[in-house]
Amino acid sequence: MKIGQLAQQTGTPVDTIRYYEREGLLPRAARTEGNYRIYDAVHLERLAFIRRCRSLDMTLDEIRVLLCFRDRPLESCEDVNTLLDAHIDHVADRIRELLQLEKQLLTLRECCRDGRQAADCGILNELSHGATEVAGPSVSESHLAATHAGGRRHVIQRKQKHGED
Amino acid sequence: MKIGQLAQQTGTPVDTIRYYEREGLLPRAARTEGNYRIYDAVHLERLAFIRRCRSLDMTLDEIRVLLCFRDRPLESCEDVNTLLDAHIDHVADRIRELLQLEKQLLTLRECCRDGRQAADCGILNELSHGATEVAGPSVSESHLAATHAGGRRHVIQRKQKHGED
DNA sequence: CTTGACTCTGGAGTTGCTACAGGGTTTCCA
DNA sequence: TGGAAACCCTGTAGCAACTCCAGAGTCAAG
Repeated sequence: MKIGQLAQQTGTPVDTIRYYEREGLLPRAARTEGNYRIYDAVHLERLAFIRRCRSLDMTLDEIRVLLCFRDRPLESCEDVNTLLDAHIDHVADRIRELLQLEKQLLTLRECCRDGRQAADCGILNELSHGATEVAGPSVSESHLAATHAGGRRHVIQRKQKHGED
Repeated sequence: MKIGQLAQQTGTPVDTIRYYEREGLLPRAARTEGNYRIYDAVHLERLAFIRRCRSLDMTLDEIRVLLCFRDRPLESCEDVNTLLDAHIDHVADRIRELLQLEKQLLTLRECCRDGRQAADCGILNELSHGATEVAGPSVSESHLAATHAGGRRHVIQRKQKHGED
């Protein structure tokens, strides 16, 4: 089948499939005379696997590792368990952070119930003189990601680091 | 004061301060003879404000709006409230998603309690033939971001979209 | 006068895509 | 047979919020 069909069958955008190929998650597809990629059931399975992992919010690097195990069925799968445990920890950490964050935001929101002048806005004042810590090793330290992103549908990711010494 | 001191006092990396200037969140700093940036208390306050907002996981665009209100103290702050409410919704949505995700991951983890050969690994098999839906409008739809990111310390963000029709 | 700490600019890299532009191929229908 | 629509190709740039680097200049101390 051609890339469009594969895309449809797995619910993956065409661009994304080509991207996975570039990234080495999918093997280079064979080509027709006219230079179109052609795929078979093996590709389809592999892509479905990848997508299932992505829907569980794994990174491409994590998925690479899992694919590696799939390709070597005789090795122990202990590391699969380890990887998954780590991933679960990340998610749990992030949940904890966000709950914390939600609490802070709700507290902040309480500062200004009714519409006033900005000068008297409890929220702006609070943010200006902050009971909320200014910087600290606050948000993350733990490998996790943020709250919202630009586009419409299906947003999943972003990153930031932060140096200190 | 110079940029290094400002950095230290606010717990912000130097590069980030310069980045905020480029982005227009901080005004262009005055310069010394030797072309070093110099800052005063006003800059410090503004940067602290920005960092407090960032620690609440707001985007730079959201912060831009808040700064705007800070700079026009006579206008109504209603929109501040609205913005914060929207932000709170984003966070709440993301929490819901992650809890859902955590449940799925724990279920998956149950599939393989002990170390076996990868061929018999319940997790790999489950991911291969998935009770977890393959694609679907699963993860987000709602403006939010993901679970973990590459670097060491202080990770905050990432993004992804997903086209369908 | 040298060393080292600090600063400058500009550009590339991060993640996982998405969205073109500018072209070629296939297929269908009149 | 011919022409348009629908599909495919490559390559490049963009997103968010930084981070990191190279190559250079500045400044204070010894």
